[in-house]
Amino acid sequence: MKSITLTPAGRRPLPRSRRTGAPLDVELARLAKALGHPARVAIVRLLLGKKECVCGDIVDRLPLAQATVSQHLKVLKDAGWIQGSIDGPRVCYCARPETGRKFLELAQALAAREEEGETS
Amino acid sequence: MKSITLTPAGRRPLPRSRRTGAPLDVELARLAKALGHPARVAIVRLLLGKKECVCGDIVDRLPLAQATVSQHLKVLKDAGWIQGSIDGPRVCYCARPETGRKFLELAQALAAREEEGETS
DNA sequence: CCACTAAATCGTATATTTACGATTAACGAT
DNA sequence: ATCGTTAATCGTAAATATACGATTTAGTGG
Repeated sequence: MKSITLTPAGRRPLPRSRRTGAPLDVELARLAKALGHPARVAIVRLLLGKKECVCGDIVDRLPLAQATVSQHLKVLKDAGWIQGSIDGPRVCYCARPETGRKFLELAQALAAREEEGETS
Repeated sequence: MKSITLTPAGRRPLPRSRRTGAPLDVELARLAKALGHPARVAIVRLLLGKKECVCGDIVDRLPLAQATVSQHLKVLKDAGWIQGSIDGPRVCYCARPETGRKFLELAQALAAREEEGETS
């Protein structure tokens, strides 16, 4: 049997549909990436614990400049971790529980592979 | 212009130890960041489902060059998600279940923090 | 109107990530 | 020792991420 031996750039068939990346992998990666910074974890935790929080209070609790915190808030908002609503001159942020739930779901589904064929 | 060096409204004491970042936040962020790429999620899932896997098989299943996959494997290894052992001319990778467990723990602790400020 | 505050955005500098081809190192077999 | 295979590493280019000061936008109150 000849070794087609993958030419430098030539790949093999590529089994199933890992070609585009499984949607669930992409989704979990997206949420994980957004959470992948200590400041953002702190923000999410803060919001989950308080139900709501004015932006300024978040800034006060982080050792970061206002612009930087705002940037982190944007990342979390874009990923669906939090949402903000205008409240007079301020912005009131709160966590989106369904995102936390989905994140946990996906993470558990990932870890559940570990049990495959071992315990029922 | 303002001459006082205090930040706009004058920072408050900075609550507990958000100064350096709570250790658990840093840990969760570290694990999440390492998982924050679809290819790496795919790798972890693959390994959790197979118990072990030769590096080449992983490369074959991803639409990425060998060097790139190797880089992703390094990220996961450095973060403790996986480990590799030399097996002749190949390297056999497997997932570290305790890391998956810790990740879930931290994520659940985050989501469950409906009350209270902090533990540690 | 003007001043003040709150938060987003701009501009920018630096650092990290991601991807790849090329090379190297390590191993088994010839 | 040489060959072929496997996987890490090197070197590099492009894209993102991180952080900050400065500015802009928006709302409140005088």
